[in-house]
Amino acid sequence: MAAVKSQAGTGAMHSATGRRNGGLVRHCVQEKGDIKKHRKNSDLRSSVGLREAWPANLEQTNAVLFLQSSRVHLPYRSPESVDMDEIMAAMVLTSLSCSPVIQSPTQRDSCPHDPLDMECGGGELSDGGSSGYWSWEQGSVSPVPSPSVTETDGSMGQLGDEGLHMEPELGAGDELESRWCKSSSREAYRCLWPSCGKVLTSRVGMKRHIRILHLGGAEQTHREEDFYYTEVSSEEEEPTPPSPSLSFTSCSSTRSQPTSRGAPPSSSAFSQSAPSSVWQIYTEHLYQACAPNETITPDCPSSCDWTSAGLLRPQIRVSRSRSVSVGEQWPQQSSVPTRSHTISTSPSRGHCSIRKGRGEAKKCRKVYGVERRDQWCTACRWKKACQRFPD
DNA sequence: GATGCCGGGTA
DNA sequence: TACCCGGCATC
Repeated sequence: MAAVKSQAGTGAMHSATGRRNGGLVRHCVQEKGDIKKHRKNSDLRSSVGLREAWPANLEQTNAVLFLQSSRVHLPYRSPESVDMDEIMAAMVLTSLSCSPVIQSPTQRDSCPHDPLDMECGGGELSDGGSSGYWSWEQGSVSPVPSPSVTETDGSMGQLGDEGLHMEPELGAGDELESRWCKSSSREAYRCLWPSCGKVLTSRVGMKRHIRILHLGGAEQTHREEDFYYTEVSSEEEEPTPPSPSLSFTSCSSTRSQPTSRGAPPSSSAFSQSAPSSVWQIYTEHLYQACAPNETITPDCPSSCDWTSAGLLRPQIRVSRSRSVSVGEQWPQQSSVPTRSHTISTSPSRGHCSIRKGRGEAKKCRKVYGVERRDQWCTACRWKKACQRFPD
């Protein structure tokens, strides 16, 4: 511990002025520099994951589609037309890569209800009746289901799966667009059929789901299924720190962690919306918090990207919720959001300090005792909120 | 009384 | 900015 502490060094020490609110804000700003490299790495990783891992799969898929399409159409097209197809495909891909969200007119027309309006209430994308299907809470974390997982798990032939079937009615271009939409904006489609609420990551899958399960599978109902699903954007957009619905992940959550989504938050917006891993890095530096034995590094498995992080989030969450009695614990997301929440409310609280009750976690004073005060975390030594054993 | 920590002060 | 501490709330 001492070694760790010394490693942390005063050089890593950061502002810890008493004004918690301002201090935290300043932390966010100051830490931006320190975490810059971490974020850079993380962003690089994530961006690589998104731009290389997914596109790699997509490219493969698209290549397959194109090949399939070419096989089908070759007999009817001249080499020039094929080249034109390639050029057009390249142009489409280029344009799609530049536009974050592409929605077909059909989708817009078929979505009389604003997904946000529908979901903002509870944030639940799927209700209890849709158990068995993945869902997430937009209000807290956005465990975006990984299209790369669902699309490559070889379950394309199964009925009622994640909607990865090839839609015969749709052309390769449409499918291409659909896939690109999924990959770029992480869109999902929710079944609006009463008491269904199923959420699929594929439009064609949703159509099939509606057509087969709700419309009786009649082919003449083609296009009618468009009226029974809505597009739900699963953008990896983290709730803003002051958000009352924020369950964790702050300045988290990101610290959190294992939290992170959509386009990684911009540096200027580094806050709770930041990837939890980034947030963790941030909190690790709070008051020169000493590094615990257990670390959740921002480094994800090689296959980890923002999407996979979303899938892993629940697991990480569990690991983070280990008992404080262990003696050491990283600042938990729950604690940080509390602070950020305080920030958001501080302007109106006036002189009434909202002091949270004494936490159950042992603090440095209890753990090390007054006689070993030198082993306390900096915050405890300064009589600040303990950063080593946060509540 | 012990503890946690906010708010303010000091160098 | 780092550090310290009075004072208050809580246990």
